[in-house]
Amino acid sequence: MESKDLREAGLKVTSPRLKVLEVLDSSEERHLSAEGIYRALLANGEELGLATVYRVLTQFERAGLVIRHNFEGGMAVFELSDRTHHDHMVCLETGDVVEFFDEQIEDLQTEIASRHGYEIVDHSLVLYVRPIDKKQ
Amino acid sequence: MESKDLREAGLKVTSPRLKVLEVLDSSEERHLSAEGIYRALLANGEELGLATVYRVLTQFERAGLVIRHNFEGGMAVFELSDRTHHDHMVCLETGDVVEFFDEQIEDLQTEIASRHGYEIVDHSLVLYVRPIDKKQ
DNA sequence: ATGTATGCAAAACATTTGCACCTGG
DNA sequence: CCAGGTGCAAATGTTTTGCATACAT
Repeated sequence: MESKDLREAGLKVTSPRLKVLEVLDSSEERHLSAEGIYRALLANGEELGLATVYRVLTQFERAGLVIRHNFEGGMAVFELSDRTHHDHMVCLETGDVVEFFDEQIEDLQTEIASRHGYEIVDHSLVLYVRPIDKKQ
Repeated sequence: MESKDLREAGLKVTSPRLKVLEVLDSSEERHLSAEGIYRALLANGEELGLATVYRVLTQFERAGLVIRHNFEGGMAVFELSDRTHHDHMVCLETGDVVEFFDEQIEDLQTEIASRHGYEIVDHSLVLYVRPIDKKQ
């Protein structure tokens, strides 16, 4: 399983860590909040503290196992970083999150940064959208 | 001054509102946190509550007078929405914020959203950068 | 006058931390 | 065995809110 990923990250393979990984891996929502992960586990009869979920997620982020997003609306959401880089589109009506990737935008960003004397460390592109209403 | 903007937004012209607007207008930093605005006013000998600053900023945001950004790092920053749309680059070393605009990126975003059946309501593009280190 | 705004203190909220106890290797 | 992990409760930092008072129109 992912026990190996944990060991490689210098983290002991513990039950809370495996459980959090599993929720992230098996949930149909790819983007979950700490609270959401916590509730999913409680619902499954698992016992663990919310503080542990936060600690574990922060460690996973440092280890590169998950990516933390600060979308609008108060709380951060986390996704497994098992895919290649992509950006996000959040539907304001349904809350759906769609992932997309555009090489051209990526290149333009790098170019713009370098034109200003900077190199990109990280970037965040989020489109807040609404379904196209065909009838109006 | 901006008294008119306030009235047009359905907001009474009060001293705290004018003061907050003035700080945003005259500060050399275009992007300020609520706390930052509060401290700038205290430093000027002005008296007002932090809660009022938050309330005023939220009202200004609703009225379209300011834009709220949730850059990384806990607290929101606000900027006067007196310029045309632009995106941001935040230097992780100095905290500097650079504004930029790229027509091509804007167009690509619109196109990508529509390809997925959505229209863009709002979007946020932030590049977290670091100065290019010439010697390495 | 009267509907809004304000200040203050308290609440709310997501997240972090201190500490005593437990556990994986 | 012991460094590191966990749970709980308490602390944190930002933002919001309740309520009595003050102000703009």
